[in-house]
Amino acid sequence: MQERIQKIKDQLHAASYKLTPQREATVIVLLENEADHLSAEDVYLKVKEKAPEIGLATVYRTLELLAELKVVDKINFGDGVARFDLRKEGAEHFHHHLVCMECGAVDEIEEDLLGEVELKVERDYNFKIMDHRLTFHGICHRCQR
Amino acid sequence: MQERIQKIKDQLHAASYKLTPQREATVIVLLENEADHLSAEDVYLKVKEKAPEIGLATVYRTLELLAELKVVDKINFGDGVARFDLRKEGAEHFHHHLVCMECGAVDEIEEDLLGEVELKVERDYNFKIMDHRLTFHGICHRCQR
DNA sequence: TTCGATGCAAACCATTTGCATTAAC
DNA sequence: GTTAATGCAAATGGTTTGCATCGAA
Repeated sequence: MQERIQKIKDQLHAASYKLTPQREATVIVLLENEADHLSAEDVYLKVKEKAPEIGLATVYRTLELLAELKVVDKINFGDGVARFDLRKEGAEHFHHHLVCMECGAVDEIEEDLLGEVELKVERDYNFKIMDHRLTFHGICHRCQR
Repeated sequence: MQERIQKIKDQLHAASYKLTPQREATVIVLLENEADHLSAEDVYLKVKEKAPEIGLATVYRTLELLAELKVVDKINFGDGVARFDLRKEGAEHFHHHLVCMECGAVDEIEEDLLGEVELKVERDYNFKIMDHRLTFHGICHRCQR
């Protein structure tokens, strides 16, 4: 974990930002909840447990900053709240999501399933793809009975 | 156009809702702007041209109703506003979008590119897919110089 | 007449912003 | 010491809701 924090610190410095205690606390919460898709409010509450003096605005600003640096991805599953997802080590593509319509769980697909599809889109539509968002809505394996 | 309105009217009746003048005006605006991805506010302004007495809340309620009946799809490109997209005649899948990061244009991909990908996801992740959302972010053919 | 639908205004709630204070190099 | 970062509270803006009124079967 230390080296991931160090790496993020380097990224911040490279863009001439500092890793303040508040930012570090936010990053730690994200690392500790890597499997989840926390909203800004969720992050705020968890950060507050360790650093009670932090303000909600700071969390918003930090998350926006991290999104700008591509440390996290900001996603929106249509429920009116933005969620933040730590980008995996070295992953340059956005991962896909499986949203369960029954229990609300959000699982991730790590592998990139869109390689061929993207080639086709770039060719057929003359569109230069920089990023993608793919979400499946359905019933997760746990809810299938 | 008449028969599309009639069809929507039938869908409403089947769910025991009425096609009121306000709802009809809203549907007409959607049909007339099928290529666009209007926000609720956009729809409201256009409906107001023909039916100036309509209220914004009614437009919101109508759009929500149409989304519930799967006449329109509610989409979110991450800019804090929901957009509404008429579902094509008989299309049971959600179509894909190309969002240009330069000019903001949103183009559509009618064909379903995810057939094989979905088979793989259902098999490998044991997830029953009901719907999907796929958006590519990049540079559209018009902005490529 | 009855119940859903409408319009208006107020309420909501996630997110952003202004500003005075604080802290890092 | 200078400049960025923070915390608080107020502002913003899209969306929802309460409620009295209206309208169609």
